[in-house]
Amino acid sequence: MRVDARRNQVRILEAARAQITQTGSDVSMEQIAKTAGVAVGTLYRHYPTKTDLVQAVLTEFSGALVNWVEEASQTLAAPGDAMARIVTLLTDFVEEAAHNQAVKEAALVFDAAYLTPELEDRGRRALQILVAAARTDGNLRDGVTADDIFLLMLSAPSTLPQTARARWLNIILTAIRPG
Amino acid sequence: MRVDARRNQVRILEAARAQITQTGSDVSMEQIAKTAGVAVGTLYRHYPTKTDLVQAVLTEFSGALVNWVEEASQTLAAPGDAMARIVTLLTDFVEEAAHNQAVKEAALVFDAAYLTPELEDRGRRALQILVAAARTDGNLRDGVTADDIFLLMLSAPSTLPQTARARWLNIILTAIRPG
DNA sequence: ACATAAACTGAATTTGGGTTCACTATAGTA
DNA sequence: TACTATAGTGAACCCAAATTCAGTTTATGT
Repeated sequence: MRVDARRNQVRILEAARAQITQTGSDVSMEQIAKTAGVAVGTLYRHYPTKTDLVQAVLTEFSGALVNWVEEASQTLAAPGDAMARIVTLLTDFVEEAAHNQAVKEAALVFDAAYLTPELEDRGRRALQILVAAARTDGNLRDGVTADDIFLLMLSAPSTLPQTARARWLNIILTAIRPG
Repeated sequence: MRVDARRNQVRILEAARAQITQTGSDVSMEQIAKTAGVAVGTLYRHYPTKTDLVQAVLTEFSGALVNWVEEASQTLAAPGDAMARIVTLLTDFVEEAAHNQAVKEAALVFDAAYLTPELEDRGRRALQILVAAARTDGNLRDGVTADDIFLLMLSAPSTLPQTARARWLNIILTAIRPG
């Protein structure tokens, strides 16, 4: 692949993410092209259809989140750290969901897979490590599973104002901290 | 207003709700008209623009939910009943959110107000009654407010499969039941 | 430097759906 | 029944945005 092609592919993906975040998934291809500094035709060279481009944005986004979780699980240092990481992840995910509400919306509008099966699997595995450690430390309520944490992350509200998001987090934490 | 006009207004609103639920908010006005058994022009007589129609569907929908909450609070009979009602409401709201996921999506796409200020207010008041009663009964965790329950209802996940929804409900209930 | 396959360009085409409006039908009234 | 304001009809209009493609440019191997 020619280097200019690779460069443009990256630029287009970035522009698409930025524009979707800012305007919503109803941005025009023209607008995305303009932001990326290329002509529309170039978008179609890399992504045969708008759906493909949106799908790519979604996968990149959820991929970043999964990486986030994996990093948290792989850099577990001090014992007793695990629960703190889980709390941090949940906190960050709510903010991320709020900041990228348009991206989540895009997943609905294009009914595209927000997570690929592969990403979902990686996310689950990483969380299992964190949850197991937190359980050993005695910092997790009995009966709370990695799947529970996972679905809380997925269902983090994206349309609530800051105050309500903080409140949501508190409720959630009450549910997963030891009784 | 002529009776045929009133009748068609109702038919159109119902058709719009049904079609949005089934196909998403990107249904064409043509399709809604067909379902309602009228011509497109009639849609525009009652709703000057598609946005207005969608807004009407949203308000009708959230209005129904608020009525639901009010009924629960007004028919409180046996003492000790309040917490059971709250649990039922939360259970029903998750299912409702899942069943009407497209309606919630419409609120995003048209960035229309899901709840009017008036409906929000009525919902809050009704919940305050239920929460106060549940607190008196000692069936609610300390610190849990009517606003908490309200935001949980609003942020009930709509895209998760049945199993995950049940799990979500369990987590939430753990958080609001007495410690 | 040259050749050429790979990329890019952007005007033109296509498409789909929101919206209009001149005309027809009908409910309500005298 | 006759009148008329109100309501309904649906083909035609309009426009925005997705997609195409013939012509042009450029990266890269020899």
